Amino acid sequence: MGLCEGEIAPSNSAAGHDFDHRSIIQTIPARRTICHPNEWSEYISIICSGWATSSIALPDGRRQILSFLLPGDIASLAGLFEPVCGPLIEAVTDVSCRTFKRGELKSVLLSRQDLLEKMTRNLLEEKKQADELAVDLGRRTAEERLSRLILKLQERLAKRGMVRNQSFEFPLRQWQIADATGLTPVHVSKVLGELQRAKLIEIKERWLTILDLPELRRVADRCVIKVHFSGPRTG
Amino acid sequence: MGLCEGEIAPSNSAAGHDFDHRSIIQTIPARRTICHPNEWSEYISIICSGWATSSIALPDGRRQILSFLLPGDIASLAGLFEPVCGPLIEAVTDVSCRTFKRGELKSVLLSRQDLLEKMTRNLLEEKKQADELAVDLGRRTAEERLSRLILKLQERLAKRGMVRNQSFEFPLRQWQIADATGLTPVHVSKVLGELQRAKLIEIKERWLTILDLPELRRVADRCVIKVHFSGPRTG
DNA sequence: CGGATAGTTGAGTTATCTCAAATGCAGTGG
DNA sequence: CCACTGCATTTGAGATAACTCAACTATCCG
Repeated sequence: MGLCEGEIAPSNSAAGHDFDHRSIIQTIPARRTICHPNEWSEYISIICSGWATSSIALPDGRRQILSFLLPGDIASLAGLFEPVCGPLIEAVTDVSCRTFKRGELKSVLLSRQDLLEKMTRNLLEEKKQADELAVDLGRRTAEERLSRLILKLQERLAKRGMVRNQSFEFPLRQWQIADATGLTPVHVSKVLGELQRAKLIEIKERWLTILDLPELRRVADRCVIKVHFSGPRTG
Repeated sequence: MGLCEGEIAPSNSAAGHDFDHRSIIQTIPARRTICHPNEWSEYISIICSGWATSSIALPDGRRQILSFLLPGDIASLAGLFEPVCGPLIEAVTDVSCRTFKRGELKSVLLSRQDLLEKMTRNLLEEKKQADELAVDLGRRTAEERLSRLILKLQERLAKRGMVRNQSFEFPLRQWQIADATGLTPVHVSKVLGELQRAKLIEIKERWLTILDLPELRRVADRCVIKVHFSGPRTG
């Protein structure tokens, strides 16, 4: 069983080997809530197909999307130890997911060192992503945030074999992009428009194509002192 | 051994029971780097006294502080499985910390189910904090961010018995506060000034006092409307 | 004393937001 | 099949939170 992003084939037989029989496949229509925050739940889900969001909503309507969940991703590892999952999980598209009983999943994990280590690495990776998000939101411009979002999605989808010719399905609404980048839908529209007019990307019929990868990367890292180097470097 | 924030007494004998003898106490002067990002290191440290920061720096000088490390905190759990710790760890004040060999710490952890679970919970808590930071940076105003930073520090210090009468030592420079809140030092100065003129807090001689906790909470959660006060105006 | 580091304050700038109107598009029901 | 309603998106104009720059003061420390 792979708990690391991209390791799990997004098919139905994906998530578990030794305890598939203890899981249920569920289907959730687009825009529906998958998991309420601070609500008691016995279950933990892994996305098998479709996109979902994990977000935190403030009482006055503001909200921040913490991550987009793609096939193979676990909806809230946080739910493993606590009966409440913390963030709000919602389906972007129609989503199918495999659902496990919390207690069972936990005991299987705790009994197998290798799985446990995988889960820990997974959690560490999530933490790293969260840290990067904080940098994006705290210190990067709208252009950078949007370019980076696109590039990251592209990478993650590529790992799953869901990108062809720099094109991939892109079901996000602009208000969702806004909530993910800490911007306003209006501003997202403007900046996305600029990126398209500059021929860096194209968005059409819910598909996104990266037209100029190197340039998009430059915009995404407006800081990079263009080092073109000839070998692997680390510092 | 307590891996959860606040569980560890901030004394020297704090961090380990069964393997204290395998650790070294280190002292780092203020402003010095404790752990370089992306640099190979055999060691993992737990803060025993003093404050430190965990941050990510962009090549062009922008930086985002991800968290302040207080006595009892682990400097980068991420370092447990990877030889590089990711963020940059720096001492704010003089810091003393207990340092373990990565491999040894890891093997002890993996061999004891209870410790492992504690560590996992700890990691989940860190993730939760990171998520909240993202909400702050993405969706909250400067006033909110600063009030919340102060309140969170107060809570964490209180758990450690380091708060008396709503007062605690506050060694942070305004540029550090700026890097933690995604703001500019100049703007931090202005907003902090307002909070003080409004008698919500007082900062003097590296000590911070919360003068009006309920009101500060309200500002931190902007659920509430502007309160009129008759003191000096702020513009 | 002189030089570095911090903090404050004011003036002007800018990135991003708010509001609003216009367009498109997709699904519904008559 | 069409009118209708509800979402999404685009675009413009004006407002504002936060930024930059710069000058001034205070503090620390050798």
